[in-house]
Amino acid sequence: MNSEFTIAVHSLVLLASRPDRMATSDIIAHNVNTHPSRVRKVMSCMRKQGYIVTKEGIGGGYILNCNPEEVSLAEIYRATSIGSMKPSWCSGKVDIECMVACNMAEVMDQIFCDAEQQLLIYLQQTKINDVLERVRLSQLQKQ
Amino acid sequence: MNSEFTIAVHSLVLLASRPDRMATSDIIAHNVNTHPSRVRKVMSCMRKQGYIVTKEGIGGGYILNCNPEEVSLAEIYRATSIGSMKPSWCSGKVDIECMVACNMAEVMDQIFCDAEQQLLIYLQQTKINDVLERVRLSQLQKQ
DNA sequence: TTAACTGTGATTATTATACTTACAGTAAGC
DNA sequence: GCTTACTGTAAGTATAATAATCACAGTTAA
Repeated sequence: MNSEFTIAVHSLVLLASRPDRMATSDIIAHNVNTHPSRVRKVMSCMRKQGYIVTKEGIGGGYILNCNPEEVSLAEIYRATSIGSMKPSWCSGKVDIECMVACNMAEVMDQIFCDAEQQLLIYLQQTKINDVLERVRLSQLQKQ
Repeated sequence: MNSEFTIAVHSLVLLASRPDRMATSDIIAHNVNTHPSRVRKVMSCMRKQGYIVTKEGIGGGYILNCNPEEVSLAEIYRATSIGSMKPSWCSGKVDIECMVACNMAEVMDQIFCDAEQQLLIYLQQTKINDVLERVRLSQLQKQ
């Protein structure tokens, strides 16, 4: 699984947790523990999907533009990581005189693709707000 | 997803497809399109799980030791790739004074772990023999 | 006009992955 | 018992994927 998914989810949860539902890439990056530029890249994708709006210039940043109770992790996965289930490496070779060797890549591809669809069904269940709730629960259990 | 899973599945399917259900690491490696040493590493793991037996020395190799109609991809995944769903990179930092930052890794971990369990349920459906059948089907469709 | 922000491409550093080598251990066949 | 063809496994190298960083143009509030 792609870690941009993690960054996207973390960022949206963070925004959802803030009273003004807003933060700069610096704030998010520090919270996520990565580079602001990487956050901006991921957030740019979130903006294109409409989950946030951005405000450029001084006093700007990223503002949540969706209902965190409605947006599921499946949507975030689709936006950031679709296709990442399948490993880049694949077995076999088309020009080998063997049924297994020259068809395996195609067959495995289909299996990974189907597996990803199943994953999406599972991710559908969990909304941004559920993640925030889990974070709260996790926090409570530590005290 | 770990590509050792692909190698393991491919190798077992190849063995299942052969009349004597046997092949050397050289034969498998050529078919899979990788190095014999890599095949041996993966097959060593398959042997430990009992899916194959190995015969060392001259005339030796790997011999299928299971019913390909019974062994599912879930078992192969468990043997080769468990935990690979979760990306190695994780967000947040425990020592930050923010509920989201210091609990997100734990929460995402749980989500990835649950997702992997779902994946296993899906992979349970497909047996080694089903993959071989799909390969045969794929071959037929080309002609 | 300046300062604080985003957007994005390019570069570098780091890590993960795959390949290769090396060699010890094993067993069949002469 | 020696040779040859095999596996088992560790170690090293090469390559690819990922993450971090830099650079700078564009935007907007004060």
